[in-house]
Formats: sequence, structure tokens, C-alpha cells
Amino acid sequence: MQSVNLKRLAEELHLSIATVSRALQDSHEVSPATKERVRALATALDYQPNAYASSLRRNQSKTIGVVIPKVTNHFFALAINGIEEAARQAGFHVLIYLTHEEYEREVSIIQHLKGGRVDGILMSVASGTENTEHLRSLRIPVVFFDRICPDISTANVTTNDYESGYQATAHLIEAGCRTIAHLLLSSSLSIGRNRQQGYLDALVAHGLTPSPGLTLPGTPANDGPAGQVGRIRELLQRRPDIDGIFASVERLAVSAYHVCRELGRRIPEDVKIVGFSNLESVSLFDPPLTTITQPAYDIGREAAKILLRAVEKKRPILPTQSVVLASELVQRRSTMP
Amino acid sequence: MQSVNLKRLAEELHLSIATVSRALQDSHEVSPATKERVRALATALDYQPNAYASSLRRNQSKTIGVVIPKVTNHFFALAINGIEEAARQAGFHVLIYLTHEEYEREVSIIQHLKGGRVDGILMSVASGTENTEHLRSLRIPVVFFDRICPDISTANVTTNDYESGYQATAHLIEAGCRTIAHLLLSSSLSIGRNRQQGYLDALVAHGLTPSPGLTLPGTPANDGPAGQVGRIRELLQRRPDIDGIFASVERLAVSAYHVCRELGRRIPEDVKIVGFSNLESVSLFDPPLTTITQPAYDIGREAAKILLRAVEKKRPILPTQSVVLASELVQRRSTMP
DNA sequence: CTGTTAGCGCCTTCAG
DNA sequence: CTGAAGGCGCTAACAG
Repeated sequence: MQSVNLKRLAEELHLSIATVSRALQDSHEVSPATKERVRALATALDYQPNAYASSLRRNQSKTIGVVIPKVTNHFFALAINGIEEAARQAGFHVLIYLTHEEYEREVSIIQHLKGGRVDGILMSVASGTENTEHLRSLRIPVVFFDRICPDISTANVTTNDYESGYQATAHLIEAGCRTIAHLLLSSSLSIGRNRQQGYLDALVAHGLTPSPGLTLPGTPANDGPAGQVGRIRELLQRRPDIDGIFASVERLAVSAYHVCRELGRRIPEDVKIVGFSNLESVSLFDPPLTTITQPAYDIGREAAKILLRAVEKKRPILPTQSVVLASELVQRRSTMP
Repeated sequence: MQSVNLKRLAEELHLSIATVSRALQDSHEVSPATKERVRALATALDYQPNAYASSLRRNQSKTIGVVIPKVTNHFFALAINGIEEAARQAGFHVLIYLTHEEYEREVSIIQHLKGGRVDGILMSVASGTENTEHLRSLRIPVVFFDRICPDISTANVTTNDYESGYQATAHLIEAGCRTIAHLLLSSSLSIGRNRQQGYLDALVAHGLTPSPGLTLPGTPANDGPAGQVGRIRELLQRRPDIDGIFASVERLAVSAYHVCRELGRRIPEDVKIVGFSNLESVSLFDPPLTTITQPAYDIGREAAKILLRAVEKKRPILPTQSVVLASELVQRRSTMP
């Protein structure tokens, strides 16, 4: 090994390793003159402390793990952006893991993470996750964002899913819709359940009767876009009276939009659609949908901040630190020719 | 520390640490019976080897670093997806760093990475990067993807930028355009230069004269979307004879599309647009643009594979391993009403 | 203010 | 086949 380490610096400076180490950490028990000498040589030799040695010694890695279903989803991409920003400011590093919505991968990832590679975990659970045993035995802090895990007592950062579902549905009713479908991502996810409840309550509050047949339940694991589109088409053909659609997920909103057009139903004249969306291009696309935009960047940043605070102070996370950030309902008109 | 480590296992089994270590690595110099006993207890106690200790000892971290400008860009999101897949298959972990197109951040990130935290680096340089000194002194393998760094002799994974630029321009000329603008991301990036050259050569080959005024040079660092739109508007107003636009970047293609509509120019009747795109939703959006789609996932995966091969064999990377993957030109018709 | 010492948890010779 | 010993690079006591 010819890399520069403390030993090398110490030898060249005729100092002890300990003194060099302290000088580089700006300890107050090293003379300014020595500090200067050490720093000068360190920069001259382009010294970089070995991260693994100090992690091993200090028993903390200055690294957090981010476990999400996928990164090719603008919500998660924005969230990572916020996470990375908060981590960088705190001098932390970010390891990324994708579950692809598969329970097995999630378990295996969490298992790996128990090796002390990270000081804390930020997570959005996979849609296939029902059993939470793998998360229970974690000895490092976890913060859930967006898709939380109600079984685990920790901080969560979410959007106002219930209220958004209610708002979206009320919006459709007030726009004159009477038969409103709900396209759900997954009924096992917290966000799905909450949005569904908001949808149901809004119907009842406005004197409409919820019908189970109008809620398209979540996709079975990795059904794929084709399957989703097929099921939406089937629903719209079975219920030609549908005049409003609340889509819990962006992809479903856009799919519904295309299926409607394919079936010759005009939007928004025949069918009105409200959907969640974080895709930047929707504002460019400008489809005649009303969108609910989640503050994805802030969710990521806030979740990271909470986690980092806990990690730095080596304190467990209080469930009371949970934060709910509000989504924004934006009504769009098509500006298409 | 009450965590389970080799010492703990050794004590409970009345074996030495060395034997336990060997057993867990399936060494052929441990009796099958002992191996079984060790493995049983290891799984019973949920033993996970400390990643930092073994990294320190083995002098490799089983981690690669990914340094990219941003993650909120479908191209990079897809690339990360491919990278993560290749890394996972090889048992590697993925650290992510975002430069936000800023040179200073890129330097600081690379500096951090010299601490041995990663075994190799995958990188797409920031648009602001001109000086490559920080990359020169790296002692670990690097593979560039998409936005390469010609000064550094290593493997690169790119798309056929020159050919794409040529093809796109030729496509417009063959569709009848005579005054074709080129909206460039950055003339200091390899991809920008190559696409620009393809654009110029296609014009000349078809008997048209390139005019410097028709190429909108790259944005000054972080100009922001507003500035971009303003400069596109200014260009289109100054040159009302423009009847074709080749956009080097997706965002610019969509911006151009909207500016044209704002100025009352019909697409594709008055102005035809060809643009790079990896945004999934463009296929949903279905705008009347012709798009060039890059195999982003494959680029990421291929780059990661090359890097991992070098890292695992502890061999330097041969520049000859570079790979060029082909983009696909897809012509779209608007299906809007 | 500086040096000596003792590990963090793991792997790898070298002995038996 | 198994055990003992040393050290990866760094930090944190404890001495002087």
C-alpha cells in the first residue's frame, strides 16, 4: 500500500500518529503551529482519511440507506433529490436500493443493511409488502416516507392522503359527476387505504352511495402497464355510466385518460379525471385532468432531516416527530388545439 | 456492543474466531460438521458480518459510486436502474451523488470518494465541467457514461450522438425543412459537441449552409427553465423563417413545442421538431414530435458491468472496452383531437 | 501540548 | 482440520 495514511504523514513530520489525527480533526489540544504543518503536508500529499477505518472505530458510517420501490418515478426521483441535499449538508453519504415492488428484494436488502453499513434507513415500502417482520428487528433508526408502515413505531413523513382523496372526490362531485370510479395502486399500502377512505367518505358526505364495483383494486405484484390498461378498459366498458375517475396514481390517471379516448369518451365533457401526479412533464403535457401534486422534494428532505437528527444524536426516533405535508390540488384546462 | 460478531459466535460454539470466519466463507479446510454448526448458529442469531471491518481488512468495499448531474431526469433515473441491477447481481452496493451540474460539487464529491469509500466510479460529467484535474488523480477505476470526458483514458459508454444528430437533421430536411435550428444543452459536453457536428454535417451533405445564428448554445450554468424558454422565444422571433428544430435535450424540445404554440406556429405544419427523449410520459403525452430515444437502462447496466469487471479483477480499465449503444428514432403523430 | 497503548471486527498467514 | 497471533487505518483513553 503506497497510499497516504496517518502513519505516512506522521513519519514525514516526525510526529506521532495520534497527534496527526488530532491535528486533522482540529482538536483544541494541538498547537496551532503543528496543526498548520500537518494540514500543509496533508493537502500536499492529497491525504484522504480511510472512511472504513474510521467507521469501524467510531462505529458509525456517516451513511444512510434509501430503500424505495423504483427510481423511474418522478415522485421518488424528487424525493431522492431532497434526501441527497439534506445528507450532503450533514456530511452524510447516500446508499440507494431498489425493491422493484418485490417483497423478497426488500427483505434481502434490509438483511444486508443490518451489517452496519448504514447508520439509518429511509424507506418507502414495496406494494407487495404485507409481513413486516424484517423491519422489526432493525437496530438502527428508520423513517418511512410516503408509503409508511403502520406496524412500526417510528417517524413517518407523508402527504395528507385522506384529505387529498376526499378533496379529489368532492371536486368531481361538485363538477357534476355522479358515478365516480377509484383506481387504486394497492390496498395494502398506507397511502392506498387512506385515499380510498377519503374517497368513500366524500361520496357519503355528498349523499352518494359507494359501490364496491367502482373501486379498481391494486395491481397484483408487477402486473405491468398492459394488465392495468386492460383492467381499466374492462371497468369502463362494464360501467358506461362512469362520469368521473379518481386515480390514486399518476400512471393510472394517464392510462385512464387514454382508455377513455380510445373508447370515444370525451374528456372532460363525458368523463372527468383527477389524478395524483409528480411528473414534471404533466405541466408541459397539459392534459385536461385535475392533478394533485405532492411536495416530493420536501418529503424527502424532511424525512432525511428527521433521520439524520436521530442518527447524529444517537437517539431513538420518537413517533411523534411524524410530519404530514400537504398536497396541492391544481385544476388544469387543456390548451391543446 | 451486544451485536453478534465472530467473537460472539466463536464463544458460544467453543471454537476459535478463525474457524468461524472460515466456516462462514465456506472454506474447504473446515469440516462439514463444523460448518453446519456455525451456519446454524449464525442464522439463528441473525449474524451479519460488519461491512466496514471486512472492507478495511480486504481493502475493498464492494461499493461503487455513481456521480451524475441530477436524478430528476428520466434518462439518469433509467440509468440508475440499470446500474443498480448490475451492482446487485454482483453483490455490490451503490452510493449516489448529485452534482446539480455544478463544477464545485463535482470536485468536492470526487475528493470525498478518494477516501476509499468506493471501489470504482460511474460518472456522467456536469455541464459546467471544463477542467478535469480532479479526475486525473483518481486511483480507482472510472467508467463514464453518456457524458464522457475525452481527456481521461478509460472506458466510456455512450449513444451514437453524432449519428443521432445527423439522422435527426436529415429527417427534418427530408421532411421539407430548410431552416433548421439546433437547441444545444452545452457545447462543452461531449454529447453536445457530437450532436452539433452531426447536425452540421447533415446540413452540408444536403446542400444547406449552416448558420451560426441558428444554433442556440448551451445554457450558462443553471440558467433555469425560464431563461431557456426566453432564449428560445427570442430565437424564434428573430428568425421567423425557422421551419425545423433539432433539440439536443428533451426539456428543450418540449419548451420549443410550447413556445411555437405560443407564437401561433402550428406543429408540425409550420415547424417540425425532433428531440431527444427518455421521458416515459412522452409516449403518453404523444406530442407531434419525432423523438430519439436512448437506451438509458442498457447504458447504465453496461457501464456498471464494465466497471465491476475491472473492480473485481483489480485490473485497470482498457479504453478499448468502450461501447456505443444506438439510439432509436421514433416518429410520432399527434393523436390529440 | 504530545506520545503510548489498546482496541473496533475481520481476515490471513503461520503453527500445530 | 483447528487455533493463535498480527494487522488493516483510525480514534480515544490514559499518561506524561
